[in-house]
Amino acid sequence: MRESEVGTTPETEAARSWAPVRRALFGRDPVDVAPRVLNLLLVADGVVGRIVEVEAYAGERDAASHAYHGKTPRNATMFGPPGHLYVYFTYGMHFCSNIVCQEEGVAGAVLLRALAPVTGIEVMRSRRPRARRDRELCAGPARLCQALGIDRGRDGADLVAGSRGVQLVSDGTAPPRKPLVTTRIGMSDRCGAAIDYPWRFAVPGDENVSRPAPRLIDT
DNA sequence: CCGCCGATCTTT
DNA sequence: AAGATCGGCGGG
Repeated sequence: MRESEVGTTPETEAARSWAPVRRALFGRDPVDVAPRVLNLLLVADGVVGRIVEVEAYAGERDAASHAYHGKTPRNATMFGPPGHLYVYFTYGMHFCSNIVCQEEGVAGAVLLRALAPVTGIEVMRSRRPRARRDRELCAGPARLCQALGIDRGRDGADLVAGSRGVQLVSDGTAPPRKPLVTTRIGMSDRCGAAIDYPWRFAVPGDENVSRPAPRLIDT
């Protein structure tokens, strides 16, 4: 499937049509947005994955967020309009991607932590030759960027309108009623109380979720 | 499956 | 100086 086919009528009932998402979905608190983007599809130049794990980062009120110390050249996209892609470079070799939330001027984002491969699996394999199993193709924030070919060049792209080959769409699958909820991955002491915020959300039982829960909330 | 370690370079 | 990570290696 290609991006140009977004919204076209499916030929079979199994292939449901893809609908754009409303920007209003993102124009609010990332903690509310995060569980609602589960099961949406991320398209990048025709390669497609279903979002199965995310984390919320609440900007200037969240010590774990890149925006905690205010706006900088690196995190500027997080302060921009909602529904755009914030891509950052880390550890000297990896890219990670987020959906920008909140109204323009207020920082907030949902980190994409894992996808279930849907379309273009051969392309994903060629981009990630180290992956032994398909479940390793998109299980991790940097891995999914590699598999979908997402790098700094897509920072700021509009995921709602679809720009620079990337778009978020829905195939009608609702988010899980009871998402898996845990604390976030990769927090250090520097984050203080934010270490314990239950802001990681995942589709229960999905094999592509990046790691087991460090700590389970609710269930 | 789990834990440890090194890679690699931008950002503050 | 540390980082919203990953892959390889060794052990259970």
